[in-house]
Amino acid sequence: MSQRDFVSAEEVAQRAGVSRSAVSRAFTPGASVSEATRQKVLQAAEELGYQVNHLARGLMRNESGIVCLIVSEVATPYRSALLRELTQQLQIVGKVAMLVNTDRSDGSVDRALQQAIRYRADASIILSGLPDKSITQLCLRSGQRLVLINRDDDQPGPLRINLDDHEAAGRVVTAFVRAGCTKLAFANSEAGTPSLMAREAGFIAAAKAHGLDVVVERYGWTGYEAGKLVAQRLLTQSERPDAVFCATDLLACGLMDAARHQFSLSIPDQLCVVGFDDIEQASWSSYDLTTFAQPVAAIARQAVTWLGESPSSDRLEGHSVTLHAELAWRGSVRGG
Amino acid sequence: MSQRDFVSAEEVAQRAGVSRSAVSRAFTPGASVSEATRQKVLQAAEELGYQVNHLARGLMRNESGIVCLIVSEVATPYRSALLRELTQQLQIVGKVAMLVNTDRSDGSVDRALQQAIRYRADASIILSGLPDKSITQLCLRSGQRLVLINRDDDQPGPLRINLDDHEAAGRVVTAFVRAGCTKLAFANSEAGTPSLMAREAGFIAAAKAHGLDVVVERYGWTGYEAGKLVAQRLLTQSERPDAVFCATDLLACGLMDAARHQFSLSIPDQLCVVGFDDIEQASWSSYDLTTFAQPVAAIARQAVTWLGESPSSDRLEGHSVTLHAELAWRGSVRGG
DNA sequence: GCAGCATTTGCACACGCTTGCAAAAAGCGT
DNA sequence: ACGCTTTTTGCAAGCGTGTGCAAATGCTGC
Repeated sequence: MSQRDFVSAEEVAQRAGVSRSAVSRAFTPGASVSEATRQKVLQAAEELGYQVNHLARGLMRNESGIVCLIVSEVATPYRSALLRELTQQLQIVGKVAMLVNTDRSDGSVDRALQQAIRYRADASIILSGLPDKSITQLCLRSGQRLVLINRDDDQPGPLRINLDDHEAAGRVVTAFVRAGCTKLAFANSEAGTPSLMAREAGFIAAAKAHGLDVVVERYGWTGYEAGKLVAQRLLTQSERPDAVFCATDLLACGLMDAARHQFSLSIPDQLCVVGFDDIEQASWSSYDLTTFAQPVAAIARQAVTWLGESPSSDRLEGHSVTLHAELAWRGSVRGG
Repeated sequence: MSQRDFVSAEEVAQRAGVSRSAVSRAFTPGASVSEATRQKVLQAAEELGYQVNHLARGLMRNESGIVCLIVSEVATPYRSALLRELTQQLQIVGKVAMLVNTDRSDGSVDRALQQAIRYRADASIILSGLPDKSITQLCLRSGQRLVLINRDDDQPGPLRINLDDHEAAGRVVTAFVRAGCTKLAFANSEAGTPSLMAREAGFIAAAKAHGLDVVVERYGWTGYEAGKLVAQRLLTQSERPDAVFCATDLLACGLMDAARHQFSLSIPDQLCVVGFDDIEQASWSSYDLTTFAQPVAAIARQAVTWLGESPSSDRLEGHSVTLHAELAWRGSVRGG
């Protein structure tokens, strides 16, 4: 294998004329070192290009500084935005992100968590998929923190961060009603994740409260193409909907494009559309989509600060946080 | 601190009734263990939920299995797509990605590389920014491999993966000329990275070869908003361009939206547009943008296979790979 | 100068793993 | 049964670091 040769604390100690422990202490905030030797060490380290070996440090301290991010569909706008916030927040508190892509087969979330354990990650943050309960238990038993984002699992132990999907979906109905819409539809994928289903259920429930029915169409994976296909199905029905709530902005973009370019419908005059996530493209003037903003920064902050807190408090019970999704009014619904 | 308690090889050995070394060997492919004890160990490990400590393993083997990805603007479509491919490819060869976000201040690329060294990453892949030469030297001296993607640096040592930007830009001119365009423009940002500048230079050079002038406009950061603003500047000129090559798809999207919605221009009838990157949105029917496809999968494969090769071959000279950007013909240019 | 105290320093062990080496066990041909 | 070779096994050293403990050093006030 490659002949790797990083400089060690030993060499620094030798050059600075001190003991190896002095070097260690010089790099440990709050350790007992005189300013004089600290400077000698730091200079020697600088000259040699010494960097503390975090593998060894993690081994000793029993704290690696690694946080594992488990995520599929990394290249999706919402996911990548969340990724950006998480990595940034983590770095601020001195941790580093290990990214595990679970796009391949399923059950790979479990293997991802195993990977996290192998590297003795201080915590794992799961953005997609759901781990097997046994693996979750193993993580907690090993003292690894766990954060579930937007996966409404009821296992105790992990921190669960969710949005008020159900309630938010209700607010869409009133918006549609105020715009004078009567034939409501919901566009979803077949993924069936809890958050998607909560939006669907909330929408239907609120519609019923207004005495309105809603046509539901689900197709494939939650992306642009699926949105186009759902549009085909919805807009060719005998009673064409005049308002559709899409479970996701990507679905909404696909649906809007199909509505305009294939069915020559004008938005919002003939069709009102609302999405969810507030991805960057939602604000592009071709879409100008009214949508719910995922508070990605707040989500990331919640997750990271929880990691910093003392774990003793609610180790057994776990913690659940519900954040508010604010409706970003744009031009895809009449009468904002 | 948290009382972490992972199960160790010692406990597994005890339960399986073998020595520590047997456990170690059971988890080392190709090590000398009898099938019988191997099974005993594996079962005990399974029951206890044992996972090899990769920090300790990395310390011994002098090979962490970590590859550091250094990247800014993670949430950008092109970057996130590259990220997806890289993580996937890395996982296939049994490595794991450590993601360092350099969005904050500059010079942070250097700090990111220091982080990579601290964790004894086997390699670092730089997707954005450029490291200081001294840090690069330190990495190489320490035996850490380095890959630069689309940053045309001439330092020896690292693997440099680039596209044929200059030549590709030339092909745009012929496409525009064939479409009957005569008033060419180039839309760029002020980022000034080598790949962006190569596209600009290639475009101008090829235009000159055809006896055509080109108006260049640069503004801000390479994104959608910049595209809109560049459009304002370009389309209000006395001699309005009839064809514009955008250094990036995001710029192109912004420019197209402005052209259509603010200037009521029809694309491609009154204005031809070509972009670069082939982000997902380029194929959305609202844009249907003719653009150059970044061969993200090929780039990732190149990087990862190079990491697997023996380092002895060209340690000093480094290696440079130029990949081909294929033009994806769509509807934003007349007469594909 | 010296006792008394606070601060700094070095030694040595521990963390969990891999691996060379020699001893033990197993296979094999006669 | 024996000697021989091949495989398997345990011991112990080592990877680079943090840290408790005791020794050493530096101060302060007489």
